[in-house]
Amino acid sequence: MTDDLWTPPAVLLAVDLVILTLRESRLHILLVERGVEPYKGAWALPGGFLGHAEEDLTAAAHRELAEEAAMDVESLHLEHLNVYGAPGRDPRGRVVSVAYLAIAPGLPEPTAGTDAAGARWQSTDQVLCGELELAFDHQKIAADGVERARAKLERSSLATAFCGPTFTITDLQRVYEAVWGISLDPRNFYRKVQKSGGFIVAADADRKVTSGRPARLFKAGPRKDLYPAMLRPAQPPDTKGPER
Amino acid sequence: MTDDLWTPPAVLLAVDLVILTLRESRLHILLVERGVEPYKGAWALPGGFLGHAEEDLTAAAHRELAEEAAMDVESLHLEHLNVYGAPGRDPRGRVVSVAYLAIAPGLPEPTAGTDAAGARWQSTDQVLCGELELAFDHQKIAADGVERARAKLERSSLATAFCGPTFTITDLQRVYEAVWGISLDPRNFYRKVQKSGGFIVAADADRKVTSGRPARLFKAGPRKDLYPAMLRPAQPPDTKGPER
DNA sequence: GTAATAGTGTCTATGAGACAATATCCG
DNA sequence: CGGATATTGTCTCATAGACACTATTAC
Repeated sequence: MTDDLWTPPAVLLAVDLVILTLRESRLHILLVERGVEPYKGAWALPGGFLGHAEEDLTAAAHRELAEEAAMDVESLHLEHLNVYGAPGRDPRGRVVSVAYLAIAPGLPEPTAGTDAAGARWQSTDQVLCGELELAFDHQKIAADGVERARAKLERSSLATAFCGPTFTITDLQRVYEAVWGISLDPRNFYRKVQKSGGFIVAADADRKVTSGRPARLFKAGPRKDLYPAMLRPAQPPDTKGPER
Repeated sequence: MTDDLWTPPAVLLAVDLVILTLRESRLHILLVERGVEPYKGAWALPGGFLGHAEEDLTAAAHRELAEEAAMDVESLHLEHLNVYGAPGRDPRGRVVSVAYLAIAPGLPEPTAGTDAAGARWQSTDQVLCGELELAFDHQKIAADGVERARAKLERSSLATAFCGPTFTITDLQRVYEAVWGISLDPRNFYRKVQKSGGFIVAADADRKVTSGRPARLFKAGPRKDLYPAMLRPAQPPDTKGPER
């Protein structure tokens, strides 16, 4: 620890945001186009430095979201994702960045704010496969955020938040398929969802009109932590071979 | 983001360490007795401020470990745990702390170093139940670390690291029981461990002498990520009731 | 009727856990 | 031999997934 005379060095602290939403049945991430150096013109996660020394980290995150993407979502729940502090990750000097994750449905179209040349929703596929390169180490941060989101669908009722107030079981299945990037058997999904106690409960609304048999409507149930969990199909690692 | 004229505020960055080991079949955590204010005389996690602005976070963690507990374990693998940055968590001002977790067997007895009045291994039970109070928000950090360790045993081969170069299946079972704080059926554990491909492999050493039938010896296998996983017995949440 | 989607039933394979039974050491 | 621990076997139950089948709408 430090003694009373020596003064510890201060460090530049930044926040970076992985904001995920569902658009047209595909998972999208919020990106901003950098308006200043370094990486001017490149796409990056929204984020920036702490505004003042006493600012709460999540407050800074909300402020940056409003400033850079004109997205003033007071209620957005931010979850700590990780810390990225390797020396050299930012050409301006030592910057330690705390990354936050938010996942929400129906987020508005972003517009470029101060210091940002642009802002848009981008399909996560293009980011994860490296087709679109991001500034700094933001690709790694984005990948960590998507993996966290996928894991959250397994054990929390988060998926219902992506549907309207009432939804069919097929609607819910589309959410899982979009985030996990796989397709699921509708019949098994149907029973699995219903067996997870308190996940969804019947709604008394009218049935949904479609081109086939109208589906029952449900709404989110009281339980936030799913039991049993909705586990992704296990993918056995390469047959028997050693790993690392 | 910031423009070129404005200078972002700097923040005091600290690291805190949750160091876990197994002693006498019980999980223990490394604590130091604070030698300076605030919380002088109280027990706390080892940790402290960054030494200089370019110091790597894990380097700072290792340095604090050496300084405060005279524990110079070069090879100790530190894993990021979480960030604790609430304003007011430290009476000296705004301090953002990055917590790291290390889990290792056979760590040496600590001795008090600079700035620490004492250092010792403490059973995690007394810390988790609040019997021993820690400085700052360190109880919360410690609890997060223990839970992370428990989860790691499920999907990684970490447990073998707590045994010697060769070990019996019962030895391995003791590790799981100590960290999880429960007891397991030896016969089911036996088969489960062997079915997780690459987890353990037979060693050709002599059998262990005990008061009963000598046990076969094994050594750690090549696989680091277990498949299938060694899941803890699921504890169904309170029967059917809503949650939160 | 057909097309399309919703919902149910059933079969099988697998894994977890309870626990009986056997094996192999010590004395 | 008896006591102790290791190792194997067997049974039962729960769950996941494949997939046949029925139900209900629009046209």
